[in-house]
Amino acid sequence: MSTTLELTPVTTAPSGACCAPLVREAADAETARELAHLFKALADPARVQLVSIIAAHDGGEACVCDLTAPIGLSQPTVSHHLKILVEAGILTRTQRGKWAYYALMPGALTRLATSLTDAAA
Amino acid sequence: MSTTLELTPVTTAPSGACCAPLVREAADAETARELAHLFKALADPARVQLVSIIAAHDGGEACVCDLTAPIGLSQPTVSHHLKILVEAGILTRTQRGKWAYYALMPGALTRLATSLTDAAA
DNA sequence: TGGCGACATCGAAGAACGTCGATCTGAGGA
DNA sequence: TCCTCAGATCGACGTTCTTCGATGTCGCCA
Repeated sequence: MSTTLELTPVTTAPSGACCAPLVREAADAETARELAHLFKALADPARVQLVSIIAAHDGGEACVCDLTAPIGLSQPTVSHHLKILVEAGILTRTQRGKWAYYALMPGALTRLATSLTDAAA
Repeated sequence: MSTTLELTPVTTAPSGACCAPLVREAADAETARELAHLFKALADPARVQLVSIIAAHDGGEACVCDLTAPIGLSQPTVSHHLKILVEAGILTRTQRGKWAYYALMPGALTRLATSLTDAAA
């Protein structure tokens, strides 16, 4: 996924009389959609906690049984949140025997952070 | 707002028989709530585009009349999204004469990016 | 092979969100 | 003073999200 905020100049010149005549559209609609999808995956306290706990966990991975108790939600709900994070490319899922281990997708959060600092620059 | 992912060790030791006995809770519930609130502010394509356009605009600020056209949404909807971004501390609003100018809150996105890289470390 | 334990999936209920048209407010100009 | 224009607020509607209990699936162990 190449979701960096590239500055693509667009010549959208509406008949605006107030401010600047030209609008440089920083992120096109498709890029914005992808970025928003990533942010939406982190837009829930439970999912932020999940990511944090997994990141701080020994070996950088954790199984669901480690996650339900500190979050304080039911097992189906935690599974649901984990699925969202995996589908967003933030976590990875590995089945080992009876248990499913979740870990951070390497570079995913860093890449998202880069998008933010690019926009702020 | 001090929403950095500090690693606060918590002795939540459930009777887990599968993996690690102790869970280091990285982000406590309150920090997770604050971070999720920030991410939720960016969890919509329209708001990501608004931030991008404002950041790329001349002078780093733009009035609403510059924003409705490229976003393709009605003026009340754009106002609504801008309000969410201001309340999240991502944008600032300045009334100058007849027009309202929106700009990036300095350091807001950078601080959010730091939270992400902290979690990934 | 039968049972158990870990986890995913399903379906439903309630809350939250995004969007719009209509309307209100407040500043500038004639 | 009255009109116009930029923008905010209001009320409503449809969609999406969060959460749960119930149930399904799959691997392990006796």
